[in-house]
Amino acid sequence: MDHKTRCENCIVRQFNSLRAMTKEELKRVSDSKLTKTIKKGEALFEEGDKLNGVYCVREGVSKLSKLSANGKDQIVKLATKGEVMGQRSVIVEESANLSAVAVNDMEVCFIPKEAIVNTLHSNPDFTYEVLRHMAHHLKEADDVIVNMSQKTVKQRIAEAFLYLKNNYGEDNDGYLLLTLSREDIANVVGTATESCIRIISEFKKKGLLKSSGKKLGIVNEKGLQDLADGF
Amino acid sequence: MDHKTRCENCIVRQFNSLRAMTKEELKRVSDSKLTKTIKKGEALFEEGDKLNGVYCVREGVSKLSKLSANGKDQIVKLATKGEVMGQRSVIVEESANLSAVAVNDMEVCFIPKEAIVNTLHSNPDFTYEVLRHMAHHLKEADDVIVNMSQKTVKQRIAEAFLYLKNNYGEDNDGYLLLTLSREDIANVVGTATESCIRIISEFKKKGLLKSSGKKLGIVNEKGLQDLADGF
DNA sequence: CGTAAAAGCTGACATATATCATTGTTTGCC
DNA sequence: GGCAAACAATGATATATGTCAGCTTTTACG
Repeated sequence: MDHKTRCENCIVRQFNSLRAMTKEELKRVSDSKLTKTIKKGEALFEEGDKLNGVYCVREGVSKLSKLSANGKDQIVKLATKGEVMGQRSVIVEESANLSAVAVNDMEVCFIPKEAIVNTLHSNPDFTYEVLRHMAHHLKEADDVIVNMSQKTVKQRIAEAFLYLKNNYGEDNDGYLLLTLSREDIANVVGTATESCIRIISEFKKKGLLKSSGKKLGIVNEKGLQDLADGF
Repeated sequence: MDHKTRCENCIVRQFNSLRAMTKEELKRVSDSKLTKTIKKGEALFEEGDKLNGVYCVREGVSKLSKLSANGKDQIVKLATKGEVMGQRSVIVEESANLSAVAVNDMEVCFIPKEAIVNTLHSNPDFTYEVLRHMAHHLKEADDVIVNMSQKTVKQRIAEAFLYLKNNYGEDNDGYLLLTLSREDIANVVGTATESCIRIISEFKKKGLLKSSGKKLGIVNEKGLQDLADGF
């Protein structure tokens, strides 16, 4: 077996709770895991699916979204290299509350739930580590709730671009490395696609953003930040 | 010492993660805990405070809220009998991201963080139980995000009343046992107080709600549910 | 009690955002 | 390379919600 595909040697592990596993536990995980390739637009799992394990992201980005009654998708979170998806559902033994769809081509490792659950019961360090991650996500979710209800669409879009820059970086020409469609951005901030497009156009006119083909880049970061903060 | 104030005998414990503690651990918690009385309107802790422990709610209800840039409070969650507040902050060793203010007179037990953290490191069952609770809250937060961005204020207010009925019940005359001010309701659903008042008036006119003094009651539950679901 | 403060209510108006319709532009693909 | 499908852009219009201002009712408290 290829060394690079062993969890023990996987750098991605450094970013998530798997780093708290012992050598033996990790070996067991690695033996039972399954590496998958997911094409852009394909789903890893859908809302309501019963998950038999978790997905550890090696490459690419996935959007975690939920369909609302009016038929629109709300993107709750983006999951990147190093993040583990489906943890929550496996822990509480419920079906998934979110759908996971690849934003670009992905490589993920599927880890059967037994390997996770067993370790949760036997290794407090691991459980604690998972708990810390979950606590962090909960705080982020609280912040999103406040932003959603108290900020304008314009502010939220400005924030979204700052988030994309801070978390995924930009290329040498100053364009964001992660390119989302206007529809996806709209679904992140919870607005209509047309409104999102209109505001992005406005930002370009104001010299806050620039575009080249599909790519978007931040021109005036301070300006965007001020706008997000309500000035 | 009064028997009723011992955690070992506290019924409230059944509802939270403390039930996964061993007899010895619970004894230690009980010896170090401090029972406090909080008057309606008083704060247990404020956003940004460094928490030296958690608060276990024995009686009353607390609102957990966050101040937004525009000066409005967003209520993220209500905590009731049996719930433990401040867990997240203690676990990740951060200052509180939310403020906790009593909605009515409360009785809470303050448990110093050492007792919690020690148990987290030594008792995987307890850690797992805390994790399960946290996972549950995370799911709820995801749902709130979707509701906030995809539902109208009217739908969210209808939902809020159904929530109050389902979680706090009603008296013999059909009035909700937990009475929130219009301002608090507005802060739960993330709207202006005036809009909230207007919609409640509308609901009364339509025969969905009734009021008597400060008390509010649900008259037509199905009607409210349909409205919340978008019909 | 009685008075001030807080909470509740209502109207008029401003504005942010959604919706619908149309057109232009890019992209993937046979 | 050309065509269909997806994506982006923009205008016109409708609507939900916020804001400001004034007024009434209830509550707290000296």
